[in-house]
Amino acid sequence: MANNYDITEYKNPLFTVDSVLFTVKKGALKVLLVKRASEPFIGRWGLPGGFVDVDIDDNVEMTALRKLKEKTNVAPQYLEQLHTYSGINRDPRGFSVTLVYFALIAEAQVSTHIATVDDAKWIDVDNLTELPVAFDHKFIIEQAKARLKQKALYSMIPVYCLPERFTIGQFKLVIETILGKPLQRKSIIRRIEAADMFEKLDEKVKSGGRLAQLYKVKPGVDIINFERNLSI
Amino acid sequence: MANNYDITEYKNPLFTVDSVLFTVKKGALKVLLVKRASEPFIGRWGLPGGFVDVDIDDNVEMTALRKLKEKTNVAPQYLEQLHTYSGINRDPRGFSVTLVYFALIAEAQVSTHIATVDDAKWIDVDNLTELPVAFDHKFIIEQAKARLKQKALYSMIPVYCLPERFTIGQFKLVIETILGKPLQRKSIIRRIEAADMFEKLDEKVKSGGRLAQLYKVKPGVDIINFERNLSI
DNA sequence: AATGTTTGTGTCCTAGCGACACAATTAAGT
DNA sequence: ACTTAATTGTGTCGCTAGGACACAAACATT
Repeated sequence: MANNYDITEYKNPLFTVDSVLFTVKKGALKVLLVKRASEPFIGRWGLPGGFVDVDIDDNVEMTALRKLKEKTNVAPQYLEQLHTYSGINRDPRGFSVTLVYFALIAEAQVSTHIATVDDAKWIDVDNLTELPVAFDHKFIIEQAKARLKQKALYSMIPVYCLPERFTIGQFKLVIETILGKPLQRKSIIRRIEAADMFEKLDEKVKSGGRLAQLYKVKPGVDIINFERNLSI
Repeated sequence: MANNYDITEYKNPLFTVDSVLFTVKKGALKVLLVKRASEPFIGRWGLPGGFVDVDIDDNVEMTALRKLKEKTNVAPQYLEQLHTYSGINRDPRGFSVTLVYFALIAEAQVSTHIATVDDAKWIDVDNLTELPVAFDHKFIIEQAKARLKQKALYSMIPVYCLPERFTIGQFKLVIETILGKPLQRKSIIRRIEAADMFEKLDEKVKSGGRLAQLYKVKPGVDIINFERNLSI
């Protein structure tokens, strides 16, 4: 094996790609779980994901997107790597490595599709304790939730839980749901103006009181990070 | 394969673990590179790392630590996951996945060992352009550097580039080197007091002027994150 | 003793978030 | 039509923590 590496020489660990897909639905933070169709943990709920298909996937991000699309029919609006979990004990088949992505989507974009299948559903992240979940996925969801909370303090990514057109009130509610804490409208508005990521549409919508200005994310805009966190 | 999964069914991608180990040496940010002993890119410089040994490593963090220890003889003072890089084109052997860790160490802890071997050396991160580097490791180092800079704005992790006992002046220099920007002593001191992560030792050292107070990191202390960034 | 250098402290300025008051706008009820 | 409730949107004060800078303290060298 001077210059020709033999792949069978090493016991390659089991490598999978999973995703924690969040959304906010009716004032509650939800995570997408799917019913496992194969061993191990067949029949249990777990994170959407699976093995890389080197003939289809250009890279592991495409694996994550492909597996998510199988369940939701669409690509998430936000996707980033969370962490890689590994160990000899987390999978009965042996040493396993799971790269976990962290994703956000608007509930409206997937609601019809999710409703038609019975092997995928939104679970309230605060009602997760009693549900039997495969592998260490419950722990992973907790870590993803912590990351989401942290990011909500200094970035605008919660907007990716909203549909294309949204109001400040909806945006505020999403952030409050993620943080589990009420916020000042003023603080949100200040950040929207400073970030310059959203544009006002020529339309307002009913909201129970004064009509609310509609916004959308400026096309092709970068996610900006603020230099201060919101107070915890 | 009802309940007995067959690992050979999937073409498992090549999975490796690499580390970007930084230190600050004489006012310059350095990264540890090793001369590759095997194909591909034999003889070129690259990041320390390699394959998981499922018989030795409990998890992939141990793989990273084991590979780093082979080169430096010690464990780094700080270690976290950076990112996973993957693709069909980044390794001539085929689809590959590399989990990259991001690590910090005090130069003094490894200087003697590094000096004795000729297949590992500290490279100035700003002199990296001309050196031929294996795979996409140059790009990875840039991303690791960006992460280090970002973290230096809101955390105390630069202290892990320092020996056990250090002065505020040394700490200030490390942060300035990472950020490439001068700082106010006062800002550092304020943060040291607020974080309460360091303790004053009963000793001062010469520094060219007034004796400098020695500090050390409190044992078992958590890394605290500040709610505001230093200005960029 | 004078000078230079680095450490350490005190203080003002400023940016941005929290809190709150209040005006503007709409729907619903009378 | 008027009143009330609800929500959106604006103005402003206070607070916190970093930036800037002055200056005192302590040590070495001359």
